[in-house]
Amino acid sequence: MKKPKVILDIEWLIMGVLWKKGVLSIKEVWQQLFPKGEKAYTTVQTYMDRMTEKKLLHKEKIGLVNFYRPLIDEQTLIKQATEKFVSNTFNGSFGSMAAFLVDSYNLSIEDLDRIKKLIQKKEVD
Amino acid sequence: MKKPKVILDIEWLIMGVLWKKGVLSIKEVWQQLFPKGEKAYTTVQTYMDRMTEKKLLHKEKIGLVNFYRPLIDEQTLIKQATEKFVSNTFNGSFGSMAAFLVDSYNLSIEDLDRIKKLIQKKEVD
DNA sequence: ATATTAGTCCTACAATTGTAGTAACAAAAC
DNA sequence: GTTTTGTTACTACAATTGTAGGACTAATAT
Repeated sequence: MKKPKVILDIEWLIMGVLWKKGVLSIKEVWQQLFPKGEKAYTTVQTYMDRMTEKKLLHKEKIGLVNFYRPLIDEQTLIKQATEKFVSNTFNGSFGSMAAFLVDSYNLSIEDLDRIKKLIQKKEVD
Repeated sequence: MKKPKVILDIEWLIMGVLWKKGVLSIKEVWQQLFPKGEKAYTTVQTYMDRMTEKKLLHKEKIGLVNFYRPLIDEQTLIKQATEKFVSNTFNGSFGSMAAFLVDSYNLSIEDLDRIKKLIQKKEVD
């Protein structure tokens, strides 16, 4: 893998709907993300084409319409991005970031519980 | 507060040394970050001046040398950045991100312990 | 005084990002 | 078969980012 791709804000949004829905045309993505026309159709088009060049998406023409699907799965991309972010902000310490999150935000009981269980599982080693 | 500043990679590095050391000249920052000359002195200079315009740093001339200090503290900036990141990647769910971190990385016993304690404290509510 | 040194200030320029218009073309509607 | 409509393909262009050279200036060394 070459230089771990930087994902831009709008690219996250696009990946998001594609991960959810699978395979979509530009128009479908555009309507999902900007139903009020907050961005022009062609803006989304430009992003999706650039993402195709960057190998984030695969584009296939069916009839006369192009359909796009993600070439990277959500977990993988999020993991890469997390690593970069944590390296910038917490000197690469995932533990520090996890602690920061638990400490700084009011997580729900369910979240706290989920995390507690994960820790217990980890501690069995 | 206007639009929450986007912090670039090298800007994180610069903020990092300034948070550590307090007040430094360009040269000092440059030597800390790029002792092998990986980046030109003037590159660091450009960053630090742009950061001053963006109000990330304050610049003060003492004698004929400029000294820079952070205008934002580490916690605040990291919090902002975390919020944006989590919004992009985990639909804004801090709990999900915390769980992901605990689950996906091998945190040290100490880290796990620290987080467990924080959860316990939170649960007393 | 003069040449060398350090640091600042200013300018430059290519790559990437953000945003979108327009041309071209095929299908559908008339 | 000509007009309208939906899409793609191509082009454009300003702002930001990444990177740095060169001019200027004050201090320093000779």
